[in-house]
Amino acid sequence: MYADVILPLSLAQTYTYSVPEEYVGQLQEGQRVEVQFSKNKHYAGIIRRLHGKAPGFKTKPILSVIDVEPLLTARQLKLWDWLAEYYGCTLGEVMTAGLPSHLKMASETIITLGPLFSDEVTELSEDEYLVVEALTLQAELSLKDIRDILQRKTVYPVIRNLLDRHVVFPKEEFTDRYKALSVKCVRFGPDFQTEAQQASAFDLVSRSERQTAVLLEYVQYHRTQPYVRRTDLCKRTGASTGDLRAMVKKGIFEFYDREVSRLSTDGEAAADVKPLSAQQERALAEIRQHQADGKPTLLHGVTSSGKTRVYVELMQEAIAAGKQVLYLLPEIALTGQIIKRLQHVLGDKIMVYHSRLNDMERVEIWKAVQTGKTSVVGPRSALFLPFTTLDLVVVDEEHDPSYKQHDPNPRYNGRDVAMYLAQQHGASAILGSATPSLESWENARSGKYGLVTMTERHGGTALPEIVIANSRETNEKGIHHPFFTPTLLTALRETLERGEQAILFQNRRGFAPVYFCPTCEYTVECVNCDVSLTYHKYQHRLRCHCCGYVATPPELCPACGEPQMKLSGTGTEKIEDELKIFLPEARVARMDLDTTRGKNALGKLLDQFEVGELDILVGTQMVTKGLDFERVGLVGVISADQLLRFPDFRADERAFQLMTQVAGRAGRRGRRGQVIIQAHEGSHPVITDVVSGDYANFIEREAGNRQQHAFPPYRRMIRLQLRHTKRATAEDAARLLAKWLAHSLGDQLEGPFEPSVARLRTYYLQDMVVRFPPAATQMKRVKTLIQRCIDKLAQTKGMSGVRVVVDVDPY
DNA sequence: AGCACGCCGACT
DNA sequence: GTCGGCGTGCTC
Repeated sequence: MYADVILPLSLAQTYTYSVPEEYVGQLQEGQRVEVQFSKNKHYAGIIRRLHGKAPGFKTKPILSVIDVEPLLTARQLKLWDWLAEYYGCTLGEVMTAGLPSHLKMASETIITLGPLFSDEVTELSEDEYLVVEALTLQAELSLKDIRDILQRKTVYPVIRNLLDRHVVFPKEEFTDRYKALSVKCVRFGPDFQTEAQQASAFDLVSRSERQTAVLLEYVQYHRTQPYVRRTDLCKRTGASTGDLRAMVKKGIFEFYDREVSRLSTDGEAAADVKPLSAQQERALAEIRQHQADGKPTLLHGVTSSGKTRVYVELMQEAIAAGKQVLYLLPEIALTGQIIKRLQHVLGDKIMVYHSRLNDMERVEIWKAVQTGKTSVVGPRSALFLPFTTLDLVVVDEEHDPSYKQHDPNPRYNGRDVAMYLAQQHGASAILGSATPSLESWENARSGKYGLVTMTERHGGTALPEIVIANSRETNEKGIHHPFFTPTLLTALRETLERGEQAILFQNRRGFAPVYFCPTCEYTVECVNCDVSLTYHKYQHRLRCHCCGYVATPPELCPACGEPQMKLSGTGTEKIEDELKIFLPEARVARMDLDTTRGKNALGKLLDQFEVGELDILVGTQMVTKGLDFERVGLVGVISADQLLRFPDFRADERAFQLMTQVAGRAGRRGRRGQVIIQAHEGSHPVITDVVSGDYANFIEREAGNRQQHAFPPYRRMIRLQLRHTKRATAEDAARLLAKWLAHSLGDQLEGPFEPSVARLRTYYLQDMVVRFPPAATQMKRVKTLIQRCIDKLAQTKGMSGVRVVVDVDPY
């Protein structure tokens, strides 16, 4: 017997291990096994396939079986296969993304001092002595520790020498780090199971007042609680653990450990929900029709139309039928508001899969999902959970670009994977948005998806009044402010006077994105990336928004020595700063990556805003997502031009979505809100559509543009990015790869070209893009070709160090 | 990915 | 001469 095993590494294939006698018959696909891979490494691998075909090389044996039952379902393995195939990555990379790290496990090579060592007899070199000395202090060292101690990269010769002479020994640490949280509970002992026996227990404790009280309390408490915790019992009676122990000695009680969840929902019960509006009833009926036809539904509902209420209805039904639901949200929209709402109506039937959960909590959700006990609300990573009875998948804010994973492989789009997952389970799918992506809209138009529209806002609230303010506008003294028009300032003042709140949207964090010398035009750039550093005033630091590099702003120009360094451009921090000058009495807060980094910083900020401790919230795109506040009377877009100037074929779509979404934050209940969009180019068609709230017009035009210029969804797109630390090598490799690809692809290949950020984290980049008609056969053909050419490049002399990143359906 | 081996230039 | 850099190949 042999097992093909997936390892949590970026390796193209599975690896074949032999199954030892004692495990034959108890192994299953999807189980985790401990295997050795290369010299000293042990990994928890996943059995992908069991077979009897002996490979043409010698195999290592499986060392141990980690799971009694498979960790992964057959469906999950199939999903993994599909992900690896579709997004052009390895199964190992899917595994790395798909398993909570506690279920992954890898050994670190650890060195310990041998028992027979004595430094009087053994002669040591200087390096060896350093290692041994460290071991007498610390008992265990990893290879990395030793590298630090010797301040050298290659320490292996030293270690091997020590190993050979039995001075040190390798210690392989390999334990399942997951420990269920358990609590000590109390129950009657085996001799006190019948009522008569329990009655006699009172005689046994009659001499102790306290023990009698404990027994009485236990009997009472046990009527309402299935389990009685030892600490609870002690607390309620004032008894100590010692008192209880005495009773255990008498055989009346026994202690036992019960596994409990770390994700306490306090057994919260579901609450009633508001009745459906006529519009919601109609939407629901239409969705059901599409479900019956076996189609996913695109639910296009304007902001505040009550889409969530519709989801809740469907979710409740599925859950009542004993099925599971997956509700996907963009990570950032996973705020307390939506979670509270879902947990309020669905009670403990739904769990939140957060990026901020710790590993133990993740494993608990994993287990609860696997047993079909719970539904899940979460970001794209929740797609990897082991659903068994999935009946409904909701993708809320389906247009959101953050559904696409950008950096490590697999570069998957959560929305699209959700559609695959739903199909796989025979579950129905709903994609919801106030501004559907062109992709989904096109699917609805072609009849692949059903379309359901909700045009009325909840409670009859009118859509906000949207006003364009020309950025060149001047105040009565003829003074022009670079980023506050008089219109916006006046509206802000009026809003505050009415006791309402305002949200300002500026899609750039920090204070100013450029720090330069006006004399010689030198700009301070990142040492790792090809971008200017952004000045952050609060910390008085320059930061790179690509790699996180931090520098102190030079007083004098590093190039010409002039002491007149200047700032240019506008970020959220600068908006916040300037507001304090114009509206000194306003309470202003900033919401961006910098202010929401802490564990609960975002929640605190939103709470403050909600209770009215803040007047104005300045933020990046964060403020456009899922904020529902009663008192927001005004929303301001600082610069629409900046959104529209973005060099990407989706720039218009993105700008329309952001502006429409942020506008939807204004005027929630009763009162009509106001939105001010500042722009140089106020007559831009996208802005016109935002003002009139005309999604249909916008999307028709966008569809025309994309079709005309052969962009997705009318063409498929695969982006290839080459990375190397030497510019020339990156360029050579790109030229070579492009030559091979163009041979078959002709003008379907564009590039190579330098991306706008030509160097990132010390790597020089070269991009190329393949665009081709959206037929499945084409996709297959192109991917095979790309893979062949990448393999060929890897085998070319001097090119093996070039990394090629494949991004299917870039977003 | 992570590691060892081998080839090459820069120092004791 | 050796140390340590980097490029290359391999891991069942």
